[in-house]
Amino acid sequence: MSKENLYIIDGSAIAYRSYFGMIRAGLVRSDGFPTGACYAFINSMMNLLEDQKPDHIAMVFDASEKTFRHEIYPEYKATREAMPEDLVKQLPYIHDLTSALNIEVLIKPGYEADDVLGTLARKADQEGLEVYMVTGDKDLMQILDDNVYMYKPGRGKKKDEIITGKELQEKWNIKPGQVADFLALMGDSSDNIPGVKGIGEKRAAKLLNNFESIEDIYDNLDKVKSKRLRNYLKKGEEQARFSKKLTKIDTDVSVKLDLDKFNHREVDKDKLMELFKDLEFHSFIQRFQEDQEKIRKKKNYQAVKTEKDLDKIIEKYKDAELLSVDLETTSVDPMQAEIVGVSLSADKHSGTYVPVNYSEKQKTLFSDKPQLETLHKLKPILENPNIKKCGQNLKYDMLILRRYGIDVRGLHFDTMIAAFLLQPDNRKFNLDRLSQQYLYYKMQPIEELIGKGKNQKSMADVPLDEITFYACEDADVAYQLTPILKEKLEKKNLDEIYYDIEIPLIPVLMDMEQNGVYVEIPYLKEMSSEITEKIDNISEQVYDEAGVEFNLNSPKQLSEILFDRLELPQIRKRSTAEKVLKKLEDKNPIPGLVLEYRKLTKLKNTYLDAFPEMVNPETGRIHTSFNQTIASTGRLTSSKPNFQNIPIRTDIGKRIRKAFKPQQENYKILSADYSQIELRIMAHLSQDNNLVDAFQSDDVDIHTRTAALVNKVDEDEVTSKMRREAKVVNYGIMYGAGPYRLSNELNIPMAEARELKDKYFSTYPGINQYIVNTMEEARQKGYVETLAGRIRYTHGINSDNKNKKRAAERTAINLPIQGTAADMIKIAMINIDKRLNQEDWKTKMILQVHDELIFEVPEDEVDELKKMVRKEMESALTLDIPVRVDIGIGKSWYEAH
DNA sequence: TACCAAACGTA
DNA sequence: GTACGTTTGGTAG
Repeated sequence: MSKENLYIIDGSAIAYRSYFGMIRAGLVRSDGFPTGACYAFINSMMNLLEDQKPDHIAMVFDASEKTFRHEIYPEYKATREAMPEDLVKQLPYIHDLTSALNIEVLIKPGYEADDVLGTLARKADQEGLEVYMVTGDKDLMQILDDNVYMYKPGRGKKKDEIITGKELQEKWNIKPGQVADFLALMGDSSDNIPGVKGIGEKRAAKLLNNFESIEDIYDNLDKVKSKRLRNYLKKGEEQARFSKKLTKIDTDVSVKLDLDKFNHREVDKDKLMELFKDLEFHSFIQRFQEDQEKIRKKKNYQAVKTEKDLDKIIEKYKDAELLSVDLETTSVDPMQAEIVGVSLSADKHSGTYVPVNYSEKQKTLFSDKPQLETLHKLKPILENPNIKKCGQNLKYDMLILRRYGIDVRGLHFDTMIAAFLLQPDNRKFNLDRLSQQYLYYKMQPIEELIGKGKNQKSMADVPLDEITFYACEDADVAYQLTPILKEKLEKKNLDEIYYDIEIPLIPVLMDMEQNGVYVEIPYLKEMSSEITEKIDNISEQVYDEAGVEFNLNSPKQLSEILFDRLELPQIRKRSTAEKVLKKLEDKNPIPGLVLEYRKLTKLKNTYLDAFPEMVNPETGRIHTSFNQTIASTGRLTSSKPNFQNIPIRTDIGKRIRKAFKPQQENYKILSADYSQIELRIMAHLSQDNNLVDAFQSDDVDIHTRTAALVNKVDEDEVTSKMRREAKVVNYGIMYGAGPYRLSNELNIPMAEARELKDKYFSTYPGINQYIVNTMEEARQKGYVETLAGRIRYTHGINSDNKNKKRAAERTAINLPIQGTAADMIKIAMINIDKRLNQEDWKTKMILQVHDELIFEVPEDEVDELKKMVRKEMESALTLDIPVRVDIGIGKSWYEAH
């Protein structure tokens, strides 16, 4: 029978290792609490338990008090930096995790973990056990023996490593018994052990090849051949002998080798799960979660196969309180997608799939029945407002259903939006991710159904039994997520903004997406050929100048031409950014031409040539998507295409905006935009007297007023330069800009920029106070919030990394401003859309661009619309200062803006 | 095929 | 300085 083993872990060393190994990953819990050390710690411990299957195991931690080494040498470890704050915080968890693993913990006051570990190792060795010292600390190599090994857990991709006396022999040709002497001779800066001056690693090793120990060396000093070395040793004799007292591990600590206690038992799963949930270690939770297969078998997902089935499920769901709805379709574009089937769930682990549309080979059941009729049997349920609806990204499903003539009522809970409000900085809120995060369940990947890449098949081609499980799972998971997310929203006081703003906004965005935007395509095509000519012209000129043809779109090839061939000065590495090229403009014609080329190709590719492809053949209009869960500040974003970055500054940009017009005769475009909304919100939030005062009177130009106050002149004495500076500072401050940025932007020296900022703050002292207060709030609470209660976590505001810290500060300052503006326009949109629908307007709201709303309005509604929109926008949120809206009307977006 | 960085468009 | 999306080239897999 092979020997029983004992693993003794230096818990302190592993904790340190874990912390520093994960520091770059910056792992934090959703409330910002650092969890990296815990993560790496539990990971290596679970790996150790699983891979090594120890018979006995124990963990030793350093005692917090001073040790005997400090008694004899107060400077011991004095140079060592204090344990990082973020690690200290995690230690209680590390202890809890260890105890949940059922690993016995030992702490011996007055001793270091090394001493306890060494003592135990010796004792266990004598008992005939195979001993593994789990640590990375080289001091412990002095304990190595025939049956005593060192076990170094790997970090990252590095494998675990087992070190024996042989490795020591190979590396330094010294024996384990000489390690203390070795370390004492060479000294150790991290422990502040002096060592002998003049002797480092190499000489120490060499000496110990010839002598047994430090004592032996000094007994036979004359046998040291080198005179210099002898001198060093003579001078350092006291330090050497003293150092050894520090490096020598005390193996006589009074600690009992209690193998019964060290006997490794099963881990405490319940306790571990609790900790994992607390720490948000979702992947670990899954390791311990019930077998996924078992969960799958528990599920009751049924497909409706006959008309009788269909009637039965309608009966079943008609009294449901909460119904989860999900569509399977043929496209991700809600304005094009065809419905393949509908899945419903009103019960955990159960679901029903109603097939609506089969491809030819799938035709089995309702083949004799018109598809629409099948679908419309569900209409009374879906349109019943008393059956609350939940689901994932319902805007998509509801839009498609509406195209099929079904107007879903009772919209109650969207899991994607809930998850976004809880963690607005997360990038993705896929259902499978939410399932992993909140249910600890891994869903069936869609690739298993339709494959991926270019061989991906359509949903309509998936056999019924396969699609049933997948489809029902979507509905089921959303159903299960609903109460969990709901409770979290309430806990964080996010339920108000959720139910009063985000959920009511869904039908508004549906309306806008369905409305779409009319864009005059022939006009754009004409422009495109005109621009193409210009682009070709420019390319020719560049090739002539360069003497060679190359890909103008490639910054890499361009930099070769500019910096290698033409040897132009490299202002910033080999960058070809706009700023760099501007500076090179007077040295060579190419930079200027390239800038022109880039502008034109960008406009051509992004707008002129892209839009014609995006016109919906049925409506003749372009239907963008408004995304509710992307921007952490709560702004909407627009994509496919992005209608929020249509050019306006350049001439060509302006011409592009002229293509945005009403589709019908006798209609106009109306644009309503908030006037300086973010500055007004900053004035409200900061309550700065001067800024509030400036906004109280209607006829004040805020930048002129600022310039006058900052420069202490009358408003009519403000020069255009002064106003321009004031505008840049007004906006810059809201984004947390420093003097560096201001000096860059305004092309003034740093000193001047600094002075300008100081003067600004003395003009508006309340703003400085707002910034200080907001940063303090962020530090204290770990998050900042908008007027409507939207929150954003401010991880990193306590970071040791200065850049990270500053960045977190800037986002903290900006969120209440940008986010409140976003809240405000969302509220306005909800109220406007409601009135447009309830009061039977012909007007359509078609776009939102952060502080601007665009409408397509019949001429006879223009005057009324102006009043209505102004009123709803100005009164959406009440500030202590007036909110102003500018309205323009025209035959295109360009004229209206 | 998937993803990143650079560049450039907006509020 | 904040917040985004799209296009392109280039690279890693």
